[in-house]
Amino acid sequence: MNSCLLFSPQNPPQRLGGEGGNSPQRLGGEGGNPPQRLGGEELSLGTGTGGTLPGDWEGRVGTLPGDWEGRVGLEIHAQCKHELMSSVLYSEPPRRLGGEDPSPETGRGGPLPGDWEGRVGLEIHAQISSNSKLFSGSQVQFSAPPNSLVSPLDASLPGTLPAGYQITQQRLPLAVNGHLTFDVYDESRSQRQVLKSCQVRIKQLQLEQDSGKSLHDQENGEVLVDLNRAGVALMEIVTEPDMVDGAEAAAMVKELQLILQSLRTCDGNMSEGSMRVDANISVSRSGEELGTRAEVKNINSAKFVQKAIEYEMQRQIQVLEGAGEVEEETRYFDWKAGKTISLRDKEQRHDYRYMPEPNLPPLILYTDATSPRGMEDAVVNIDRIREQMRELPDATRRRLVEEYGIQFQHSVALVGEGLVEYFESLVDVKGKGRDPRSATSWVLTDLLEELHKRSLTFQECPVTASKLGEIMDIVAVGTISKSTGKKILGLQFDGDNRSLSQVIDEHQWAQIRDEETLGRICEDILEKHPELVDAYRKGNKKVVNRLMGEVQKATNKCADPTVTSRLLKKKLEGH
RNA sequence: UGGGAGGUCGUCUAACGGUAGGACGGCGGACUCUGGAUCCGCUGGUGGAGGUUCGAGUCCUCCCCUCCCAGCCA
Repeated sequence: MNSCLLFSPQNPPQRLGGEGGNSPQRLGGEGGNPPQRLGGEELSLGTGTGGTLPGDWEGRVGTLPGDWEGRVGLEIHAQCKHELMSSVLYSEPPRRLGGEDPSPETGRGGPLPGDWEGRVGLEIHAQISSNSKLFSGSQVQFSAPPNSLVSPLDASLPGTLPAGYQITQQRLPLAVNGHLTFDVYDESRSQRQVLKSCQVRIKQLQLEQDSGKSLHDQENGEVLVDLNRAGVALMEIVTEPDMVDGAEAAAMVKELQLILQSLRTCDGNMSEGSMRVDANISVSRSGEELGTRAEVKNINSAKFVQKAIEYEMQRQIQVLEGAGEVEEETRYFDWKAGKTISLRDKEQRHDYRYMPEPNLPPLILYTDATSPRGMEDAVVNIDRIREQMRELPDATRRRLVEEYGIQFQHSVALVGEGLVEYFESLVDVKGKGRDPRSATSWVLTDLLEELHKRSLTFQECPVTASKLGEIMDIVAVGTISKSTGKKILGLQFDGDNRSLSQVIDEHQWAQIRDEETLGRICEDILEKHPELVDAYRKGNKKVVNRLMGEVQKATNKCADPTVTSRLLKKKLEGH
């Protein structure tokens, strides 16, 4: 059974550390006068989310502790790079303390040397978006309805759990025993081909309150904690150590990222800290029991997930090959160096996880059966949530292929770039229904081109799907050619809001499709370029393009290229 | 490792999205011929894989490589 979870706040969030949440607070200092380094602005990444409490978490993960069983039907499409060079790498002796550069041939991480096997489990923290369903993003207080309605309910259920499940955050995970299936892509070939399908078990999911972002000051070994975010709700997902290398872990993280984004649960921005990954890494000889694990923190991009894991595995192998022992310790990933560094080595023993008591209110979940009457709109009903839950990325990818017949790699790109909505509003038009393949071309190639030219993100795209749709329509019926359509798209990007017919009139861009007219123009061009005709008949078929260019030049680029091409070839071969 | 900029014959340099040209080098030949001169011919290239397009060096995606800045390492 799938379970979809929501949770409700009961109490307002509280600041951590008692002081204003804006300045980083130093931990573990000597108590003297802490040098205030790292200005607050640098730490204010999560501003605006200060007082938020958990909204909804809609992933299908698992279960309530007890009698719920979780089931996740997710597949992950992400990229990674598994080379077919295992033989090369295997033959390489393990060496080098900084094993971050395993092979000159590949220059990239790859299979572990010898008979070593790796194990990776992840702990992923994701900030729950402040604009989640039940709560406003206001700093300190909630929007009235959920708060005022949910609280009394909570109050009426002291320990008895008559109607729902009450979860006290600290002890019981919100959900357990889930799993996530994802595909790992062959990135080395840069084709979106599935290299392998993996499944990782999700041990548990629970809510925490964000303790604030801890920052490791790499210059003088201090740990600073940004309390700006204190009070932000955080979802923690802990996986079993089911992944074997960095590529798998990175693929898992990327898919989870997409899932959270698709569900509008978390923006998934790792560099800004709204999603953070810690990795538990160990290596062992094949067949032997799992080795001692080290926990690597401070990984702030999906790419670094892979790098950090690959480095750390190499490092542990070094240690073990040298008859040493891997210590169970916490390390952190130094992205500047591409290495993991022991906190001990940097004298950063203070536990920077400085995690005050979680302060989350109880969460009560209901099903249709248990939902209290009259309060349906005020409580969290997982059956309802399930109905409303957005489509997960993998389902979207497959649906796009099946529903529209587009290429798989294109559906992967649409999902990955967040262009699905745009694409579908382009295609699903009442009455017309535009060609999906053509739409992928427009969106994935032409739209992106115009955005790039202007250094715009998709969010800043000035041309709506309906505007682009209009262009597609007149191209489809042949009023203008596709290349003219692209020019008009460019004009619209630059702010030309005139009607299409107006633009076409002004530039004389109506496509010429009449065969007789085009035929005459072609004849004319052929006569003017006997050398090209000659070259063609001698076998240089590419001169058709040159002739086409001449025809286009003579027609204000309005000659229908398909017809023209056919006519040219016919005349060239006909003589 | 991050940020920025780049990647077309061996080298330099062109190509509105329309036959990848030119120059230098190299090779061959010619100039009644030993010349470090001149002329002619030949050679040879879009970093890789996919995609879009009637057509891609050019547009899209990913990968690779180089340079600069910072960093890391010493």
